[in-house]
Amino acid sequence: MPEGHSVHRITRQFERNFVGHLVHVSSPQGRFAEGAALLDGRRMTDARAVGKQMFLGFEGDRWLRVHLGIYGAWDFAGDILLDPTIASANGRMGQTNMRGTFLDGPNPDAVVLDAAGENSLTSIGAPRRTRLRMAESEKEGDTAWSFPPEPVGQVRVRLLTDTVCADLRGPTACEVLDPAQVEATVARLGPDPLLDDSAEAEERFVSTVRRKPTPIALLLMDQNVVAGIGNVYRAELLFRAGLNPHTPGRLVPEETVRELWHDWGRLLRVGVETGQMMTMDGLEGEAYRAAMANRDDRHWVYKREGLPCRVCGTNIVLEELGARKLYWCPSCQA
DNA sequence: TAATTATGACGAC
DNA sequence: TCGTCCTAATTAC
Repeated sequence: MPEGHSVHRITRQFERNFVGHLVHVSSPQGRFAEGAALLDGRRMTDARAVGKQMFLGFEGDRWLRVHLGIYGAWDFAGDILLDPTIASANGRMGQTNMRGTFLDGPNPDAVVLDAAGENSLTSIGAPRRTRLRMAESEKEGDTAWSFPPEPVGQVRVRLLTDTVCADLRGPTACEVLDPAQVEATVARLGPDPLLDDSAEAEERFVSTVRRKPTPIALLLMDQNVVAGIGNVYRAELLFRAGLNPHTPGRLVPEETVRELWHDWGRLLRVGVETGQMMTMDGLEGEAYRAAMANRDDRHWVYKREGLPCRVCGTNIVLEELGARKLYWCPSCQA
């Protein structure tokens, strides 16, 4: 998924476009019909992200909890106001093909504009192409997209205001909760450095890790230990720390654990601001351009099995750990 | 057209 | 450690 940075970006989109508005809630697919009925017609009052979970608050103390799982995504359509705190796809809008060719590459939040540059459709979540909307104009002489757009595919939930439409598909969790249930869910999660970068949060992470015999690679993926890290950030954080993924948590030097915490906060902030999982900082010139332009040039080890380590030249190793793929450099992370 | 894959997580053994 | 759930794009045949 959609690791922590995506969920924070999505939440900001909801804050900017939905909070304060009356929302028509429906389930085009039908599988969330009951939940939709509980929320339909209410005003959205809040939008929160904790790790990979998002909570949308509605008047009457009802909350929608969404977890995108491994391939869920939100598609936004309509007159979307881009949150000023996140780098939008603005830079690429001018290059939008009038036919609605999908845009990918530098920014995983795909954006498509119509010919007039007004209606837009953005997708945040699982990496995939935004649905292709061929302009009818080529043949029909009519470019305008109707609003709201016809649901395409398996839309579990549609949230609709006067001007903006958000479609959710493929979530692993989507349910209506009361405030106590929200608090209980959040309480079970480890600290999220974007929500709390206090010394207490750091201590909580450090003490948990240093108590466990579990391999550090598994602890970083454990949402109860630290929230928001997924398979990509896990591999990259371990490489950046020069840490062997199999090291038991309690044997990782305390300084290294602290370093992991701060590095996660750093990567998360960059991810939220840019929409990219850029894990190689300090790049300059051609290397930077390559990293921006090509997903394959953006990471130290993730999905680079069999390729030479960018630092030492040793072949990157791929192994299965806890049913997930773990990428690492056996030399740099000895 | 089918198989494969994906940035998750849960519950049953 | 497995099987299971959720969806769509890509790759293989």
